[in-house]
Amino acid sequence: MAAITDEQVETVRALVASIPTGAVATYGDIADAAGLSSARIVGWIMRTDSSDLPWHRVITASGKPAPHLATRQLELLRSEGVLAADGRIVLREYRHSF
DNA sequence: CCCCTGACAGGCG
DNA sequence: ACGCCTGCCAGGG
Repeated sequence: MAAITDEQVETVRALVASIPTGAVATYGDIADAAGLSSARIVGWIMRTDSSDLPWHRVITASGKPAPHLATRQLELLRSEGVLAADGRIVLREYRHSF
């Protein structure tokens, strides 16, 4: 295992931190930009590594955060100017390109 | 070492 | 549009 290096984790955190206010990115985008083969790894990093990262700017490809965080996410994003339509973020509008 | 779980994604019915 | 299944990688029991 350990197919993932600390550098990869650093990259992921850097990418998440680089997401400007008012923008969002999907797990898949980050995984791809970080050179990871699976978007799930990104989720794993976010879950384990509770850093000062703006994790709320990371959403799923469906535009809907995980159920347990959805409420919090939407609220935080809302305060940043990212509005959700029917509990779903409009990726086409806020998706950040790396 | 096997099995389950998990901040996911894409395909299929 | 929604739910289920499969592929993916890593960690914990």
